[in-house]
Amino acid sequence: MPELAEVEYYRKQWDPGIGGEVGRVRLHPAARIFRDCDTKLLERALTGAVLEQSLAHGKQMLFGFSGGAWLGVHLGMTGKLFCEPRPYAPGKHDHLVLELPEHVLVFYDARLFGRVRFDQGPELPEWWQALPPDLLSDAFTQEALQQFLKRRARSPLKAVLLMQERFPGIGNWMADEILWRAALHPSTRAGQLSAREVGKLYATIREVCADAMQVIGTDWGEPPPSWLFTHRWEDGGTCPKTGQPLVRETIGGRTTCYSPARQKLKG
DNA sequence: CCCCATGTTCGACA
DNA sequence: GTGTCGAACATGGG
Repeated sequence: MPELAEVEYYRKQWDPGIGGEVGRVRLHPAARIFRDCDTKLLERALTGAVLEQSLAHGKQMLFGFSGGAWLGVHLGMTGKLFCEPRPYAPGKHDHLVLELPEHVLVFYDARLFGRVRFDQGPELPEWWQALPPDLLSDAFTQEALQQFLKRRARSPLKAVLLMQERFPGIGNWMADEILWRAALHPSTRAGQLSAREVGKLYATIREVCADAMQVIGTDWGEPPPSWLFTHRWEDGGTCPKTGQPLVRETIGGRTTCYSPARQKLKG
């Protein structure tokens, strides 16, 4: 479920716990989400620590605790974060539960594709510092986009947009939304774009990120019917721009929704 | 029972 | 070495 804006939404779900001291950590050490994590160390270090801040970057989140303890969270396909008043009885898929004086902070993940990391130190963890530039920042330039498309020249645009090393936060629905708004066929090879099309793609990436953050990232509002988003899973869905049928097919290994009347394949 | 799923990684192969 | 593609991961829902 979670892409850029959904991740930002989930990050804020733990906000009520900021300033609270962790009384107890409950976790399932064998759960796959802890595959890269020393759970003994995490438990020891977080018990008694105070949640101070949270950050989101693409699909990654980082929670900072007193004493230089950092909890990294990736939600995978089905992960979510939520906050409940105490007392709270953890459910089957609540794999990490932090008990604070007034709240419990929960990481739920049925499918276990999510991931927890734990680091200690005064600075932000190295892996966090090494994340690629945020798509809404000045550091993500049209030049960088151009270079990346060139390097992935033979891959379909759909597959390229899903590469987190350059497009942190973009997932399946955002990639489809971007290509639809930019009127580019998802199967177009990345190296085939004209300079004009690269410019259009760049502007559209930023536009969709900004729109998603505003509508979904704030309070998980319902996207308007003018977006592809609201039609992509409807059977017999119709393109809001052309009135023509939408289609779904597998492109770049993922189910892709697009509007053939609007998004034409060149040559 | 069958198919599908808003994600990432790993191994096979060109 | 580089780049692409499909399978695998684990579980639930339609």
